[in-house]
Amino acid sequence: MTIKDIANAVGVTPTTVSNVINGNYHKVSQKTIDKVQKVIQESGYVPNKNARALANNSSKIIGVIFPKTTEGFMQDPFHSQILTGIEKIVGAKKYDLMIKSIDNYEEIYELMRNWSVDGFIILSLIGYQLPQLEKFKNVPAVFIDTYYEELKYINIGSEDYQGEFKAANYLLEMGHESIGFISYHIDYPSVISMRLNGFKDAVESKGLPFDYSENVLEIVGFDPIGKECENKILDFVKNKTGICISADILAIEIMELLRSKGYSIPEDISIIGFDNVYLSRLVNPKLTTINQDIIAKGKIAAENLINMIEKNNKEKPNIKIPTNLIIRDSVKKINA
Amino acid sequence: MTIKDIANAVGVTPTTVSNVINGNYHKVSQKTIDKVQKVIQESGYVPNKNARALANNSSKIIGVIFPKTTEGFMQDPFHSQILTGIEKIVGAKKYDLMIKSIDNYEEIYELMRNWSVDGFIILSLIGYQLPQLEKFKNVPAVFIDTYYEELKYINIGSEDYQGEFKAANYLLEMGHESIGFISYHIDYPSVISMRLNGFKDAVESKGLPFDYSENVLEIVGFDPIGKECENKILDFVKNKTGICISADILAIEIMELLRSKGYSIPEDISIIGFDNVYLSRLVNPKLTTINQDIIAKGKIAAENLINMIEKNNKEKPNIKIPTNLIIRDSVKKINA
DNA sequence: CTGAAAGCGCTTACAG
DNA sequence: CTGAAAGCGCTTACAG
Repeated sequence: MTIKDIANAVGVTPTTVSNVINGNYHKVSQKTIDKVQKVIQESGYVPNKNARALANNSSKIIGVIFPKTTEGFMQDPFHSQILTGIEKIVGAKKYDLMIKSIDNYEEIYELMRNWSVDGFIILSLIGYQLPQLEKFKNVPAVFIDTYYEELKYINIGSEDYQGEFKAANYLLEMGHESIGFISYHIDYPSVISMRLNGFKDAVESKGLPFDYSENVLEIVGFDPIGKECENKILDFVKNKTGICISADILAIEIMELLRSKGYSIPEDISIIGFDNVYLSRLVNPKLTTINQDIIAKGKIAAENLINMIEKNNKEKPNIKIPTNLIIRDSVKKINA
Repeated sequence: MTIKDIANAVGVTPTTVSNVINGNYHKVSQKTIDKVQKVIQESGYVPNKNARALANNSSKIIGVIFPKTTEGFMQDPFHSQILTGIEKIVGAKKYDLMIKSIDNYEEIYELMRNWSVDGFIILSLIGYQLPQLEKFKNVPAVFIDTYYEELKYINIGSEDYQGEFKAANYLLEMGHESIGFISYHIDYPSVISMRLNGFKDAVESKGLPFDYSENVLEIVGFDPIGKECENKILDFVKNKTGICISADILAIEIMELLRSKGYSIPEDISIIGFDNVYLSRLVNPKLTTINQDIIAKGKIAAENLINMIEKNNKEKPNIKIPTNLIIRDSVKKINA
C-alpha cells in the first residue's frame, strides 16, 4: 500500500493524495479529501517514513545520546526516568525515538546524517567538548545537566544549588553546627559543584566557617566500598554531627557503611541525600533528601527540543526544575 | 556528500561506489576499491540510511516495544537493565535502536512499516494477544518473559521455576517448616506463576503440605501499602517463619512494613526475595535473594533477534537464563 | 570490471 | 483544484 495505490483507487494523482495526507487542504476540494481519507482508512495505509525523510531531509526522529560506559548506563535509575519522560512527550508529539550510546561526538553527527534526525537530547556528556563539533552546529539539541558557560544549546538542569542549600540549611536549623559534604569526584562546573556551592553558602549564611579540606570529602571509585575509602569516610565523619551527601545512592551506601561500624542513624550522625530515588524511602531509617521530578525533567527536555524544531526557536534558555526538601527519618534535632 | 559526489571525485559511477561501500569487492578492481575508500575517508561521507532503507526495504533498525503504562515503564530497574543489554548488542552489530511505548498491537505493525524495521523485541506484553496480528506474522520478533504455549516467537525468560525452587528449598534447608509465598497479582501463565510452581514443588518435595489459601498471599495495588493490604500481610505472616517474595522490590517494601510493626528480620521472620536488584544489598538486613543477570537477558534477546534477521533463522527456541541463590542476611537458621 | 537506467515511496515547485 | 515531472540518495538487475 503506497500513495500511488491510493491515488489509483480514488482516481487522482499521488500529488493529491500527498496533499491530503499532509493536511494541505486548501489545495484539494472537500470532495476529494473525503474520498482519499476514506480509502486511506479502509486500506490501512501506513506511510513509508524513510521515503518521507528522504524527500524532506527531515525524519521526525529524536535521538537520545548517552555515553558508552563500561557497566551500562540506563541502569542508573536517574537516566531511565529521564528516558521515561522523554519517550512520553516524543510519542505524544508523533515523533519517533532513537537511542544510542556513543564513544565520541562524531557519532552524533553520523546518526544525524544517517537518518536526518531532527534533534538530539544529550545526557551526561561533557559540554565543553561539543562546540568543537562544527558539523553539528545547526542541529537542534538539548542538554541535560550540562553546565558550560559557553553552552550554545539549551540546558535542562535542576535547582542544584538551591536544593543543596535547603539540605544544608535544614541540618543547620536542626541544630547541627559541624556538618560536611560528601560526593563522588567533582567536576567544575557540574551538577555536583553547584550542589557544593549551595552547601557552602548555607554554611556561611549562618556565620559558620567553611573550609574545603575540613568540610568536603571527595571520594573516588566507591562502588563497592574500598578499604582506604572506608577509612576516609569514617575519619571525615568523626567530628561531625550531620552530613550532606550529593546523591541518594551514595548516601545509602554510606549509611550501610556507618551502620556496619556501629553507628546508629540518626542518633549518632544525621544524613541527608539528594535525588529522592525510589529506594530512599525504603531504607532504614528512611532517608531525608532533596526531591527533583526527574520524569518532568525528561518531559521538559523533549518539549523544548520539539519547540526548537517546529518553531525554529533560536532561544537557548537555561531551564532549572525545582528541588524541594523531603523530611524523613535520617536527621535528628540537636538541642542547643 | 552523497555517493554521487564520491563517484564524481573518483571518476566512476555511483554503482561502483555503492559496490565498494557494500563490500561487493568481487565486482570491483582493487585499484578502484582503494581510490573510492580513500575519498570516502577523506570526505567524511556518511550514508543516508533512509535512502538505503527505501531501496532495500530493510533498515537495520531494531524496535523495542513496551506497554504505555500510566506511571512510566522504564522506571522499573528491570526494564532499564534489559534495555542496557539490548543497546549494547544492537550497537555492536551496527544496528540502530528505536524504542516505543504502545497502547495496542497495531502500533507495532505501523512502526514496522514506517521505517522498514527489521525486527522487534517486545517487553512485558501479553503474549496471547499478539498472534491475532496477522500482518505482523513475518517479522522477526523476540519476546521477553512472555509465557504463552502457542507462542510463535522466541521467548527469552529466566529459570523462574528453578530459581524459586532454590529459594524455597533454602528456607526449608535452614530449618523452616512453615513458609509462605507473597506476590503481586498472579497471571497464568507468567513469570510469577512459574515462580509459584517452583515454590510449591520445593515444599512438596520435602513431604510438607501445600495449600494455596494457606501458603500463598496474592496482593493487589500495593504501592504504597494500603491499610487492608497491611493487615493481610501481617495476618499471613503470623504463623510462618519464612517467606518467599516474588520480587525484591516487594520484599523490601514488606520488610519495611514488618519492621515498622516491631518485627525484627531475620530473628522473627526470614525473608527471601527474587531478582537481586541493586538495592537488595543496601537494605538492612541485606536481602537474601535469587539472582538473574538481566543485562545478559537483554543481550541474549538482541543476539537472538539479530540472528533471526541475518541468518533467516526460523527456529523459535525458548531460552531461559540461569538463576542462582545469593545468600545474605535476611534468612536465619532454625535449630531443629 | 564498469556503467546506464530503473526503482524504492514520498514531496514539491510548476503549469494548467 | 489537479496533475506531470523531477528529485531525495540509495541499490540492483542487466548489458557490455
